[in-house]
Amino acid sequence: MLHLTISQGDGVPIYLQLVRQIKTLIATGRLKPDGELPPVRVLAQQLVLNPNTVVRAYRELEVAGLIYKKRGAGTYVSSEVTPYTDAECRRILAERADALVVEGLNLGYDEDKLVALLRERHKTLRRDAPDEEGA
Amino acid sequence: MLHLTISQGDGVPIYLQLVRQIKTLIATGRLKPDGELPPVRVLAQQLVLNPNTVVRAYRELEVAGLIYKKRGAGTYVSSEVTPYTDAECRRILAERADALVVEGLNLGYDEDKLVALLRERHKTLRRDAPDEEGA
Amino acid sequence: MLHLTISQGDGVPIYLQLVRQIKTLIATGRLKPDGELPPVRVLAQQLVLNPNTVVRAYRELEVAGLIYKKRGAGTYVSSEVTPYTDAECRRILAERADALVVEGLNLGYDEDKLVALLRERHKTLRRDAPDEEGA
Amino acid sequence: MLHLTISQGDGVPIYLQLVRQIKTLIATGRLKPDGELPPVRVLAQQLVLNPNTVVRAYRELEVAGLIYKKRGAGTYVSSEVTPYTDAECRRILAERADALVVEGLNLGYDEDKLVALLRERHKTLRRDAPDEEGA
DNA sequence: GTGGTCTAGACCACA
DNA sequence: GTGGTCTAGACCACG
Repeated sequence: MLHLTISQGDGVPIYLQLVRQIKTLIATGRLKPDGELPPVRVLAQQLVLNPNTVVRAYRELEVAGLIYKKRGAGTYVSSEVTPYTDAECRRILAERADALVVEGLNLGYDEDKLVALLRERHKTLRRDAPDEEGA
Repeated sequence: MLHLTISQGDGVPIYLQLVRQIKTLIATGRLKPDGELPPVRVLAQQLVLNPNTVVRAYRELEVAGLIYKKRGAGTYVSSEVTPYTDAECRRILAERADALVVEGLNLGYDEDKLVALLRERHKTLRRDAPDEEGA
Repeated sequence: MLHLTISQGDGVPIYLQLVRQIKTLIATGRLKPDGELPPVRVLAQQLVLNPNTVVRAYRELEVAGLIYKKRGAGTYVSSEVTPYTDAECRRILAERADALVVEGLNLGYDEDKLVALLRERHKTLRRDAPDEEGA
Repeated sequence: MLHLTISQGDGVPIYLQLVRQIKTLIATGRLKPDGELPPVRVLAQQLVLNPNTVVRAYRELEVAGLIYKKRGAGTYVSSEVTPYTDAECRRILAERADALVVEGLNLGYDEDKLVALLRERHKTLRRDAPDEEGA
């Protein structure tokens, strides 16, 4: 039973809310490699969503290499890290890093303060994870 | 002359990019209370946008109480705007940092690799940043 | 089928006429909580307006908390709208009455002439009013 | 010294605010026939307005026949009631009456309640006037 | 199907 | 000069 919360009226597309939350669950190890995700219909019913919305979220996650489908069986968390090349990974992360840096500059955070913040958030997110056995 | 950057194809509506950037400029004091904003047409031309897009951004900011308009005169920064507190700055940046960490974990970047990337992007962005000579 | 009337050339922006009339319909209960409003395109066609004009009216009503939108589904009346109190109704109408009295005094109409005019207009408007058979 | 209040940011054009308030002052007798109005520049300075705005308000009032100018002397309240024909007066007032009736219908006021309200507002506005000598 | 965004460009109201 | 409104019509995102 996944703990997912969606908010209908906040502008962020529902499928994106799903994608982000599942990404976080995977990143922090709360969803284990080869663990099973709920069937589309079950999740849709549980969250009172249009099944197509869940389908779309799962598809995005599959494209990103984070989950995979076994025909007739179900949907599972990938055990491989990522299907992206090193360069692609770098580009994706550089974009997010840039967002952080720009906002930081505007709010008066210099490089060292940003790094400190990043390290702290990293530890916090990892600490929330249940175990480290998969690493 | 405002330093605003808009990216055309990234999903975030242009008017929202404007709203957020101007919000930040006001919150950080780079736009002073009762300071004048560029006329709609000027900003539109400068950013190669349709004036209506700027109009919409300005209207949202006005509704939010951040700016006000004097009929026939121009657009100005409200004087009673509460700038961000330290805690608010932190919360905003922590959100962005989390996005970076989660994505990094899923793509196989550990803490040190993320920090290295962040430092590098910081330096790159600083170098590209426009000088403040115009002020 | 909503009964909305817009007048093209009277100085009041069309989107504002829409906002006011829909506000009134909601405040008086003619539009029920969680009731569905006509789709933008439908209302635009019905009133011979540009869809964007309707979009703007709906957006203002949404900002005001009177209606909400479900993505991809439609537009609905908020359920927590506080209808007008008797005092509010009275205040609104007193304002309009004052406008009539002031103009009347300046144009040489005494109280009885104004009342006669009001009664006559009332009868005329009631006769022109559409029946409520569609409900 | 006229008691006029203008609000810069409420959407109603400043010149219109002036027109309405002066109309009311005349209708209720607080400005007497042949009484003098402040010179444009004085009123503009007093209210911190662009003189052109005051000029426009005075022009509208002059067109409506409520004030007249003596060249080189000043601006005065008309002693004649109105330059409009009976039909014109009727049309103007019918419009205002319609606004009242329509709003009233929407708010649940029937004909008699509207008439009662109108009579009451009439008395209230006249009572606020200083004297009845001009009648 | 729904609403959301954007552009292009006209015309108006205000100070 | 300023901002405000409206139209026409394209294209996108969402469910």
